[in-house]
Amino acid sequence: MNTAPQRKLGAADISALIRREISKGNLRLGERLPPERLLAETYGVARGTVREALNRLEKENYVEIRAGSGTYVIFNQIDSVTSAIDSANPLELMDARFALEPHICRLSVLHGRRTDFDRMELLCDKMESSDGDAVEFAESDTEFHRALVQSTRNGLLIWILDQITSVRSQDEWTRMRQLTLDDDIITKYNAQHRQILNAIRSREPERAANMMKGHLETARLSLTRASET
Amino acid sequence: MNTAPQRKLGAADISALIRREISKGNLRLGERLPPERLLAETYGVARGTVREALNRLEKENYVEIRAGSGTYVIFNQIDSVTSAIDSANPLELMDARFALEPHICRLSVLHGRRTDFDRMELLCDKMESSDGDAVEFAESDTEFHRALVQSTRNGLLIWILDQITSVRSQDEWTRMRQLTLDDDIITKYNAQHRQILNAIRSREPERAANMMKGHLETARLSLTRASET
DNA sequence: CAAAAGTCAACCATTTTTGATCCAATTTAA
DNA sequence: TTAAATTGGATCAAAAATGGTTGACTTTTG
Repeated sequence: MNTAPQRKLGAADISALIRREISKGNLRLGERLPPERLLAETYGVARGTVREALNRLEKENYVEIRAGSGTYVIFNQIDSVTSAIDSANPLELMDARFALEPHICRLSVLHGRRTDFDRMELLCDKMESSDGDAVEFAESDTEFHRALVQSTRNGLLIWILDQITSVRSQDEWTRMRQLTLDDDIITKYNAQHRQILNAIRSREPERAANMMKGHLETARLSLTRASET
Repeated sequence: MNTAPQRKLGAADISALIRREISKGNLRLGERLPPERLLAETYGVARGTVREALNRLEKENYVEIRAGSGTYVIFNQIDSVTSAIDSANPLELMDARFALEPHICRLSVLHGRRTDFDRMELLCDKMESSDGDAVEFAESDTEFHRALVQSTRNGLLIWILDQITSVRSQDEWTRMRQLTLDDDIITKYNAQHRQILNAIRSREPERAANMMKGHLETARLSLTRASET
């Protein structure tokens, strides 16, 4: 829902943007926001809209508006979640996945049920029929890995993987992702997903974990190759 | 190559996609969704379908539709996040640590520096001199594992482990922890911490990972034993 | 085939945004 | 200290944006 092409921004959108600037730490406690007239210009919006947005933020206790002086940030709590996650780079992410997903395969063998594996099978079908559409493939791929962790029935692991996925869904990332996804890679991934699923279905934890390690190694290779070009 | 046989998206798919955006945090509480006409365009679907999807989301209390204004998120993901963490049980946590910490040992061998290991050595000394004081031991133990993950220089992993630690520091948990920490266990832990550190120092990733697995196995055993009594 | 679901286009009612103008409080500079 | 410049406060009618609704048509599905 980011960077919608031609969307008229409203007061709700402006306040959301400023709220995010504050929780990301770009606007810190005590700092003064640009004057309303300037904000209106930069967001391409009328001053009245900016005023409405700022009034909402004041009601939420994010800012304090002082007539004749300016609008000041009074919200203290920077969002440690987003700031820690935003600054993660692709290789850090790969290392985290290397830690988590092979063991998740083992746990899936222990706790997974038939319906979980059927769902993963469906997603494999979907990926194989995506036929070169990188976007569709990427979505199903994400869903596959999510279905995998869900089959462990471990709420903590599911939550952790969701957080990691939210990193991957950011703009810069998806662009880099599209770069690496040529037809050869997709074919390779499809085969690997099947191997992982089969190993889990036949209840072989170590083989499943090893297949996953191979899969992640492939992903890491295509990532480093893409970042070198 | 054939043109992609893109399966046409239905109302159920659209609502699922938007629900996903919300739970991923791309759409936060109070923010406004793009207008129906734009959503229809971006998903390549008729406006009626989008309306159907949005109506479902409204029935599920994910969004609120306001005529003439827009559609707004009313589902607070943050709440369900913290509840997901709060409801984690000790065994779920152990599985998560089993996934993460052995690989963290490998990464520590790769990225760790002399000063990191010296700091861990200090914490080992502190634990060994805690001399039966379970509280003091537990604090140093937590610090040791944090120093370990910090030596990987991976901000994402550090953040994940911090989240997990925040689970452990809750009341019920500390109580259970004290139960399991008799003198024998502490002695065993101390030896294992040393072994892990030595394996990392001598740059043997697999041995370090295996030592960590053994350590976690010990912890799991004492945990299950405690919960049986 | 028949029912269900999706598409398209047009119009309505409500709400928001706009742009212009003037006022009031505060800050800055002469 | 005073004057000028800057900044927020407020109003209002026209314009634009947005969801609500309907009806005829097409595609998908059982």
